[in-house]
Amino acid sequence: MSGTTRALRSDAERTVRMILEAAERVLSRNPAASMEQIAEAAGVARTTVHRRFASREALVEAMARWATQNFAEAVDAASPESAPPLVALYQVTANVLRVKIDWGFTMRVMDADPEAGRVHADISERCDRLLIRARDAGVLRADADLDWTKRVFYALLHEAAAYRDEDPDVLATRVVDTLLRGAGTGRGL
Amino acid sequence: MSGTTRALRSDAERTVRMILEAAERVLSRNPAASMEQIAEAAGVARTTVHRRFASREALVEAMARWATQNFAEAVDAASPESAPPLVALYQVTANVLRVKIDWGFTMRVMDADPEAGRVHADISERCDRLLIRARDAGVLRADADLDWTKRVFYALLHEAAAYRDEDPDVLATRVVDTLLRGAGTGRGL
DNA sequence: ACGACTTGCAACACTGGTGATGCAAGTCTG
DNA sequence: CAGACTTGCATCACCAGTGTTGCAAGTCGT
Repeated sequence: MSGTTRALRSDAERTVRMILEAAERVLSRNPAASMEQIAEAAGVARTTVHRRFASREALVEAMARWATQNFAEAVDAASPESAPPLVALYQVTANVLRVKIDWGFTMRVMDADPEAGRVHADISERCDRLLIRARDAGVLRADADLDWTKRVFYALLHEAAAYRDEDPDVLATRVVDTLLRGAGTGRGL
Repeated sequence: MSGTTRALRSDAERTVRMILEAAERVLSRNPAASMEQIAEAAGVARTTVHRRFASREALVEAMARWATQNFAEAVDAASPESAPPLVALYQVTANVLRVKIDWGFTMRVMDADPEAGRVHADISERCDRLLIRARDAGVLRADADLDWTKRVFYALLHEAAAYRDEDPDVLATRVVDTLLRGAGTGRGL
């Protein structure tokens, strides 16, 4: 592989990343946006997008794989199977938020891609195990419905991601706090 | 208004309702579904749909208004400004869930219609006031971020609506319980 | 049976988005 | 500078979905 090739390839890869990021930006506002709009947002011609991605489907697939990788790395980095449940919960939340803030649209439609869907399902199972550990450690109530709890956890992550400009660590604190303590005082229930 | 006219009009209105319900069913699974698919699900020809609704936009608008009315009635019936906060919270939850389970798609895209958007904004404000009353009554913590709390409340409603087959009252209990107490034990936080 | 009305069907024109291609101009490396 | 490569632009064929219309067949009340 010659130096020339490497340089050009790096240019091409930069363009690809620009397109992927533009697609995320545009599609998160309007999931039905045209390739034209995506190309415009990326600062390239529509033909260029088609040269990089054979079809709209291929583009979304590429987005899914890219986001999936970041997602998986975010989870891995939190050591969810070995760290103390509460710590892991917090770390997973903060790390995933960092990804989700930038890849919200993609992460919503990821499951369509079989490869990404598989990883997603895998992560879902790791989340299950983390919640079980949390329950066994007395962090979650013994009678907590873990399916529901997971749903709530996902939903809170989703809502927190709307606060794009806040510090992910602050958001993570709020998410975990809400998940575990709710917003009530405990009186009168 | 003759008897004939009334009978025919009632037939027509039944068809309209069939179409609206079919549209909700189809679009909730696939927001990009074609008029053809909607017509098929309603058991009518595509032309019939177009005779009732001049355009796709008009159809969605009609859905929005219909769902909005149900939504507003669901909130009203809970007396959110007069009932004790905790009771109102529970009633609002149960009533809204009943509507949201059947009109999930429509309620997600309602804001597009100006009329429906206005009602939606209005209900949002009533929710704000209810949360303030709840906080003043000691149901919510004094330091609760009400904007965040409202978001969480909405998100929990959304998640609960996924359990289409459960009893709305049971779901409401779960939602309010999660909103106020969370899923944790309170230990170690 | 008549009249008012609705429906399904077939056909049509139109639009917007998709994907492909050839070509001239540009950039970067060696 | 020469060569490899990429980009923008103009253009094309194509397709799916939309919205319209005319007509024959059907229903329902009187």
